[in-house]
Amino acid sequence: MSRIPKPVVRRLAVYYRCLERLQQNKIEKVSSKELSKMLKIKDSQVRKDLSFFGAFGRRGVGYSVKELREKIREILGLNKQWSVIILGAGNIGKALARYKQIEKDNFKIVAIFDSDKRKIGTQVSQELIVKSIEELDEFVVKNKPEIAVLAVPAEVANPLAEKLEKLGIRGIICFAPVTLTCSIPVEYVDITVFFKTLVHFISRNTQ
Amino acid sequence: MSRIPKPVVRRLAVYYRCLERLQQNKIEKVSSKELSKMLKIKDSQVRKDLSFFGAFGRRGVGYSVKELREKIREILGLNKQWSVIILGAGNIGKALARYKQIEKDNFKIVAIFDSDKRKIGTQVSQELIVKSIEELDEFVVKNKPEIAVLAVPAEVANPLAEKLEKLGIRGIICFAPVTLTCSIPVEYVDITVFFKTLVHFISRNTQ
DNA sequence: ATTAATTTGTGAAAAGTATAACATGGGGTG
DNA sequence: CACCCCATGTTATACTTTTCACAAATTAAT
Repeated sequence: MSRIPKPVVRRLAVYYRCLERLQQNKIEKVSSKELSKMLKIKDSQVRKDLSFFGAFGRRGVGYSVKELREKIREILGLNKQWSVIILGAGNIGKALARYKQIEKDNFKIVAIFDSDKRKIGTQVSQELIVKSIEELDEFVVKNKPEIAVLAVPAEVANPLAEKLEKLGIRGIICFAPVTLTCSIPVEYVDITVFFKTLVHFISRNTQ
Repeated sequence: MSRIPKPVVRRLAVYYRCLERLQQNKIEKVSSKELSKMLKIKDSQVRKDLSFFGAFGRRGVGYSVKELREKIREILGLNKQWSVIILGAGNIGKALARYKQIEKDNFKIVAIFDSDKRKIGTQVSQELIVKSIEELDEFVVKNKPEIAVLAVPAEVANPLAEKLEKLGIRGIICFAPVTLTCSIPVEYVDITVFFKTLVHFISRNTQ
């Protein structure tokens, strides 16, 4: 299938979370108009986005919540379980290790690493104890996790990313404030950027 | 001045962090080409972005790191101190409260609130003790914080946002997996969306 | 002083996204 | 069944954003 624009994929993940909620509330049908209202976008956008992948609705009726959710689940690649390691047991690393929501979506956090001797061996959650970064190579080779979360200082992030790519990691979520040079997919989540962006728009009060 | 596209503002924040690092390394001059290489974008993009706000470089030479940094600082609105409250003392709320990087950029976290009685009164960082959500109204009216971070469950996020807007909060960073209906600027940081987006691109290995 | 090598700033072109518009299919009602 | 209403899927249009291309400015060298 052809390449899908990134904005579309992002919205797909948002549709998914919306459908999850509808399903919890036992709502069985939803129209593009209803979805668009919940998400403050245009209904034509919803339909266009979905049309990249096929025709999941019924004219005059709308979409089956259950069915659409399953379709998006499949499109996003959430049907298989994804194994995740976290690099860095600082504030963010630990928060993610404890964040229940991630595990609900079929992501399994299998290990957390740090280089700080005071942190190594400490318990982060019921299942996770901080491992030494020296164990990283062996762990990755043996357990083959697919995703790495970089929650380390900026200076060490890129060398680590390069190493992880070589070890076979397939994608990275990068919380460090740097641009990585590796060639696997990366999602950047620099929290300070969100603050700075917000402040700009507050200052001019437009969006 | 005219409206600035959001992608431009986001990149501005990224240039800023890059310039910070250059300045730390005592580098005084930088060209759009050098910046673009560090950030894996086009040099013309860098120049175009900056040209929204004026002409800060010298032809044949490049940009003064110090001067450009100061300009962007001003454009983003980082010259004044911004006062921030955090709603929700769960994993993410606490991690943010402890996250040093935010304070470095002139953001001051002044309070953290939760509704859970077991959390109220607990110490989150050296300066922050979890306050009861019941104190929120009075606190906001009295201290006039500008920014609120929503790190609360999805169900309560929107009512809270509406209330915060009424109380005079000017911008929101929303970690909750919902779209808010308030009309002040909001930056959404749904971490699960980043995971899902990443997985899509891993699955097709394109970006 | 002229030439060559840089690098900016910007208007024009290209690429990428979002919105609108509408034909088509489906369901309900009398 | 004939009619009307509804909501999708899709083509066409409008808009946004990125990239290109080049004139103008600066420096260094001959």
